[in-house]
Amino acid sequence: MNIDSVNGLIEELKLRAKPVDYSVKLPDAEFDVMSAIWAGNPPVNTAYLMKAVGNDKGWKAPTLISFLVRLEDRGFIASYKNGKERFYIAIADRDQYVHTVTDSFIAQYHGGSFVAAMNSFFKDRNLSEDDIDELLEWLKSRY
Amino acid sequence: MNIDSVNGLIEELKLRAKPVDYSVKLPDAEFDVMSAIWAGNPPVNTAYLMKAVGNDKGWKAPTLISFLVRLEDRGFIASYKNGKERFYIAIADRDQYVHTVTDSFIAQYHGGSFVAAMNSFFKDRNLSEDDIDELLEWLKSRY
DNA sequence: AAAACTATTAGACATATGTATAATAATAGA
DNA sequence: TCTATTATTATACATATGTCTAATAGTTTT
Repeated sequence: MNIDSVNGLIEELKLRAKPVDYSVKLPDAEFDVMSAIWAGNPPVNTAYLMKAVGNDKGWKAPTLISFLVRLEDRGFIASYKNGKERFYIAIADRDQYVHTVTDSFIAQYHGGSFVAAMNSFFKDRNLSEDDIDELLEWLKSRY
Repeated sequence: MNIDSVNGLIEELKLRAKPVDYSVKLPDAEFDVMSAIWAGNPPVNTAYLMKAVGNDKGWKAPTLISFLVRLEDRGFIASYKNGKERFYIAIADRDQYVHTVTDSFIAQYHGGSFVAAMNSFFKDRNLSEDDIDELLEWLKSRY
C-alpha cells in the first residue's frame, strides 16, 4: 500500500467518523494508549503502541488491543486492516479532550476556580523565579 | 449523649485512626460524599448527608450508606453508633487530599506543567480583568 | 409488650475497567 | 501447498463502582 492510498484511507476514515463526544472521560489505561496515538505519526500500529506504552506497562498484545477496541467503540479512534495488521488513527482532538477534562477537574475539585487549583498545586512548593517568570509571561501574552 | 462525650468520642476515633493513604483516588460518588462530610459540622449523620448530596443524586439511603462503608474501609472516615443512628467524622484532610489529586492530575494530563494546565483551561475563555487581578494578587502574595 | 416505624446492615447485581488465554486468520518459508 | 509464525479476535474473568432490595436491629407509639 503506497503513501497516497494510505492518506486516502485516513481521510476517508476521518470523513466517515461520527462526531466525538468529548464529555466521555476515558479510563486511565485507554488515555495512556490514546496519548501514544496522539504522539505518534499516523497511522500507528500495534507494534508501535507496544513500544510506546504497552511494554512499560507490562501488557500482553491482546491487552493493548482490548483498549484499542474500546477506544474505537467510543469513537476516539478509527482503524483499518492491511494484511494481518491493523492501523489506527486518532479521531478525537487531543487539545479539545484535555481541555474538557481539565475543565471538569477544576469544576469538581476546585469549585471551578483556577486560582483555587493553583493554591492547591503550589501548597507546599516554593515558587521559583522561573515559575514566576513563566506565569508573568503567560499573563502578558494574554492581555 | 452530651457535647463533651461526643467530643471525647471524636478525639478517640481520630487517635485510633490509621494514617490516611492519600495516594488512593476516591471514586466520584465517594468523593461527593466525602465533600459533604468535610463541609458539615462533625459528626454528621445520614440524614444530613442525604440532604447535602443524596437527594440531589436521587440516592436511596442504603446507597449513601454503601459509600460511607467504603469510605470507612479506605480509612477516610470513622464512625460510631448512637441508638439506631450512625455518626461520621472525617479522618482524611481535605486540603491534603485535593492537593494530591491535583498534583497527579497535572502530572497525568499536563506533563506536570501548571502553565500547560492554565493554557488548556483558558483555551477558549477570555481572561477578564478580575481574573488577571486575581492572578497577579496571587503571585504577589507568593513572593 | 406489641405493633409500627425508622435506620442500618447484608447481600446482590449490573456495568466498567484492567487483563489475559485460547481460537482464528493472514502471511511467509520450506 | 503444507507448516510455522505472527497478529488479531473472541471470550472470559477478577476487581471496582454505582445502585438497590430484603433482612435486621433499635426506637416509639399504642
